[in-house]
Amino acid sequence: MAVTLADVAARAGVSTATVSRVLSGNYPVAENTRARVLRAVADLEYVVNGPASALAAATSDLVGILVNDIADPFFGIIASAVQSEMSAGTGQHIGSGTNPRTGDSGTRRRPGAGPALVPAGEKLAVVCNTGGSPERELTYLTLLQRQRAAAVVLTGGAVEDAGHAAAVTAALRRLAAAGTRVVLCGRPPLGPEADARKPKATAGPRTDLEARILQRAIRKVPTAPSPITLAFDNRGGAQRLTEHLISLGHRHIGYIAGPVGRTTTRHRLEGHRAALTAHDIPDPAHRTVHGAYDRAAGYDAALELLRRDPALTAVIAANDTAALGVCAALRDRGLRVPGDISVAGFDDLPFSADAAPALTTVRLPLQEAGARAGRLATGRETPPPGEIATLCGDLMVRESTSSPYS
Amino acid sequence: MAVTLADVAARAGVSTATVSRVLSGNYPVAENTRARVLRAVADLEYVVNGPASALAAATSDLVGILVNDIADPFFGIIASAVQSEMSAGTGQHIGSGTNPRTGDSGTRRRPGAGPALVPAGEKLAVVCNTGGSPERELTYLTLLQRQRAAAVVLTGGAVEDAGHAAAVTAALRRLAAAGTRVVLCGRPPLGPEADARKPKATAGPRTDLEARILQRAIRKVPTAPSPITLAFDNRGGAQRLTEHLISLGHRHIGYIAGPVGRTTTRHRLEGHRAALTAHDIPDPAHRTVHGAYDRAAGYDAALELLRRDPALTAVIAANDTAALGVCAALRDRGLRVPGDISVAGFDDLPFSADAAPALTTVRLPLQEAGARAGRLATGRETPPPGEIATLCGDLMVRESTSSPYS
DNA sequence: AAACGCGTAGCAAGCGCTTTCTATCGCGAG
DNA sequence: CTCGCGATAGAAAGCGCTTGCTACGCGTTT
Repeated sequence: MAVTLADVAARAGVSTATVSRVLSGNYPVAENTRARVLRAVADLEYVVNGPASALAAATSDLVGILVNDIADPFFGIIASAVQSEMSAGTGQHIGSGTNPRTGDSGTRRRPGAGPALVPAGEKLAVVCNTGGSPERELTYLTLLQRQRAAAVVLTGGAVEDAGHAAAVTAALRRLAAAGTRVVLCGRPPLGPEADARKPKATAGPRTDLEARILQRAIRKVPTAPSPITLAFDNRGGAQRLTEHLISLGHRHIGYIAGPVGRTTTRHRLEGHRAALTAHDIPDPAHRTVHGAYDRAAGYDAALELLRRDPALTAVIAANDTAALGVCAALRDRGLRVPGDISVAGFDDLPFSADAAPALTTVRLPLQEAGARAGRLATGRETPPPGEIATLCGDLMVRESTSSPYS
Repeated sequence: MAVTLADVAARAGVSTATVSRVLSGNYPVAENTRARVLRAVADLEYVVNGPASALAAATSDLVGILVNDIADPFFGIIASAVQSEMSAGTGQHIGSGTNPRTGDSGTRRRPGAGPALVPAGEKLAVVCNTGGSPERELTYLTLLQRQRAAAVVLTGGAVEDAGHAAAVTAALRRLAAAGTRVVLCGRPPLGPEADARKPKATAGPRTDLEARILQRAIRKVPTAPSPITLAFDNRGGAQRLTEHLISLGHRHIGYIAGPVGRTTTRHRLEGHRAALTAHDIPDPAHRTVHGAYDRAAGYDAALELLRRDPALTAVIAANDTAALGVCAALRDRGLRVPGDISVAGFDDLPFSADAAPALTTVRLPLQEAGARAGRLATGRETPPPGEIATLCGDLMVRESTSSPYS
């Protein structure tokens, strides 16, 4: 039914090997042979059979991007940056081959010229939405391994649960062992592998001897490339943000943390507390509330904070979206921002700059991180030393924060 | 290097055929054989080789979802609804088989029990971000065809360009011919295929005879299943929205249309104009401005409209996001909403209900559409009669609109 | 003039799975 | 006691592509 390589070969009067080589462009083919083949391909509207070629070549052009919430621009920006890097390819075109003779770079893509003209080697970058669910995360990881994905990019904070962390680590190790490049983008580095190596291991090693053996075994694995990590400096960003408020004179700062049990939430909270501690400002538990990363959560949390401590002069939200909810809540309460209460967000999503008032926040290099992750995933950029890079956030001071005395 | 079926078979002391059957669960296997196989699978951390199985079975579990803007919640909501329907599967579990004897439905997924426990037949729903670019849309379509995707869901408005429309139609036809289910979700039905059949055809038929022959050829194709379409009634929704404003007494209504050359933009604009015409309200061109679907565009467009016609009493935005930008602009200009000017959006995204003031808008059944598209894509729901269903929007009257006289 | 190298193209052996067809076993029916 | 049938399991033939190796034709080199 479907058109196969053999059909194309027959029509062009060559062998399947030749057609294959024309399409993958990794072997010299005479110019007019190539032309005949390409004509046949176009005439028959031939499209490579991905599974077959993946099987034979033991490679695939699928790249998976896992995100926690597909509707959140935070992930959208990262994902789309990753995707852009995919198509940026190597500038290779069909049939350009390695033929050192013809300076000609082969047939270029003519618009509407047919289906096969997507350059060989073009990656299929796809995003998988875990919705923040650990199970779905694992399911996707397995599904991607099943597809023998070329690379997997995990974005955003991780769930902090020993069992899940171990499962993810194991899944990533398997993926890496299968030759899939793994990149963590905006996600903290994996913990030590330890006993995550064999999910079956009933428990950790019971004796020192066992432990040492295990340790050695781990070290021995030659290609245990710990995934490349591009982490955000959430802790530092939060700390600088809080320090900014402190420097303005705020002492009663409400903090709306993200969902519990996520690394991002913990890190930002730690940074916030570090700043308070450094300035000898007490931080009673009632000034911290947890909530989701959405506007409604910010709205509700702001009301709750106000109820708990009417003396609040500033509120820091888990992210910009929640911060907007906070502003809405305050407005509804008749409070002015920043006149009565200062508000700050995190991430610096596009809308933050042009909200009313423009949000003070911490700008995370989402675009840059995504782009680097994309290049790392395609092997087009060399990994940072130690396989880990930390991207810092910039404090963006805008109109939503001011001195509490004014 | 990688673990193969044969390895598992060897360890379980059975043939590869048996392992395959246990994993796909479509053939009776004795209970203890099955158990042995599953143990071996778990011990070896075996994960099916997707490409190989796709090749052999001539099926794939990849489902592509094309969206125009991954960062826009409009698409996020649809995409995540589609994805949810994928995992909802058939309730089939590994090894449940068709064995009519054991009522037992086989091994269930134990948390952390290993990688292979993703049920066979589970689809890998992935979203592809076209960024609104026609080329990327086509590239993705080809890439998905290459992967022999089980289904493809196209979401959101289409670009209105004859050439591109023809190319997409051709691509979808090829996809359908290859057995991929195609679903249009929130996208208008394809135009007539006409001369899109052969991209190579230099031009349309030049004589009546030719035309008739072509026509017949088209009709003859037996399995030319026009893609299943779930369209939104953008025209009707816009019309009702405008009528709502008219009924409140507005006569000078500014309209911020979406990007030019998109079906969604045109349909909504048509509905708006139909309402005006029906009420004999003139619609000078200067009251319509085009812009992107984002907040900044709404902000700028609002200012532009105000400049062009200070007598405006209401503004309708291309969507809710833009409407928020409009509100911000008006606020910055010192105008109250809806006191001085009414504002309305479109889509009813989650944040709209809790904006300040809550936005009057047209609620599109995004979730429902996505879910249906998902079921349609997996063949779990029977297509609507005529392969087309139109989903209507509900007018949500909230606080951002009021009578201009108040 | 024979040997060699280079540029091309074809042969054919898989890649790891699915599935049809066949073989085997146990057992009640004839 | 033998035949047939239902329930299982295995053998083996592909699925469509990639690629190492071989083959061939020519222009060079010794």
